[in-house]
Amino acid sequence: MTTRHFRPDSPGYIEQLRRLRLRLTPQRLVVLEALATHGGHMTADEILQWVAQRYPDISLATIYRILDLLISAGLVSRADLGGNATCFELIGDSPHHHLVCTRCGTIIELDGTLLAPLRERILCEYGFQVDPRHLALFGICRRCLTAGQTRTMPQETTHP
Amino acid sequence: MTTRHFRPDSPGYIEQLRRLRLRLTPQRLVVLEALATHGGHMTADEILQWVAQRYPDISLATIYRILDLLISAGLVSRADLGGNATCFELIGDSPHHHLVCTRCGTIIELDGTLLAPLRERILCEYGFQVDPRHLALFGICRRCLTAGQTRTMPQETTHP
DNA sequence: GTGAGTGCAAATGCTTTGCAGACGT
DNA sequence: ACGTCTGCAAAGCATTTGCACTCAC
Repeated sequence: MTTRHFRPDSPGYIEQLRRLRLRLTPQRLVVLEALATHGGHMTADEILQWVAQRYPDISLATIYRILDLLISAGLVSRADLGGNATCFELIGDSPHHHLVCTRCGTIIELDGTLLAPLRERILCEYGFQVDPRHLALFGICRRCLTAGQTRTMPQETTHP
Repeated sequence: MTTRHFRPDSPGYIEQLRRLRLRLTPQRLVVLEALATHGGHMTADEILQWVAQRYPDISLATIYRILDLLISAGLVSRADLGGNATCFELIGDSPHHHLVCTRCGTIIELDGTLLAPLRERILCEYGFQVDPRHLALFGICRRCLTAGQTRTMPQETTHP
């Protein structure tokens, strides 16, 4: 059980929006709720599907505008995980990165602390501050590695 | 353009194409030449601009088809460096990665060996084989770091 | 000669934008 | 009441695809 403020059931992001003087519209709240409920990364369209169940008239354009706003506010992060699907994610307490399998599309979450040494080294040697919330590593997942050992050239493959 | 025979100064990628039984069309050769001459990463449109000077009637669709082919052949790598520009690059001898500044768009090349320890660790702990040629790290470059220390929220900024 | 490769143009899919009306503060 | 936010539809942009023709082999 965590310590809460005066409103026991209001998530922290509502207070955060208030603090930034951003209007609490139902659309914004329901987008945040979608991201919070789902937990992981969602595409704009996935958010629309989820949201449409309780807020049918919401528009995809609005979703995009809200996501841009939330990213500027620092509540949401954007991640390009491959070519055709930009994903969005609520920034939570546990920073992590993504391992994207280029064969089957599986996305694995990677503990954020693993990257710390590399980040430090890049900061020292290049003066470049790597954003810990905006990273994807592409490659082949264990399953595809085992399945495709005999293969010489990358192919389109999808797991059932 | 007529059939080319073996030439002592022909780049390695021509032999590689032959080895894979892929046809050596002038379009393919000129796309490879563009990538080889330019050295770094190019967007499909940049390749078109370069190629159009000596091969005016080439189509952007063909560029994309050729790039897909070259990627499958392992001669070219694709890198999503930010949202609106997919870049392509000839795979050379010195593997490297990209540091993309989300403020000014600068792209810094990162020595490939820096990632080796992280790759090994991910392979051990997750069984995931990170593709060493397909990586971008996003963050803030030294210049923007120094220039924007007082800033609290990321903004659109472009260096001259 | 034959099948793969190409040019053209239209289609696609994701994202952004213009504008009039709606709504949170 | 004010200025912002939203819905709708249309535009934008990079990328893909269908089809007839061309060309490397």
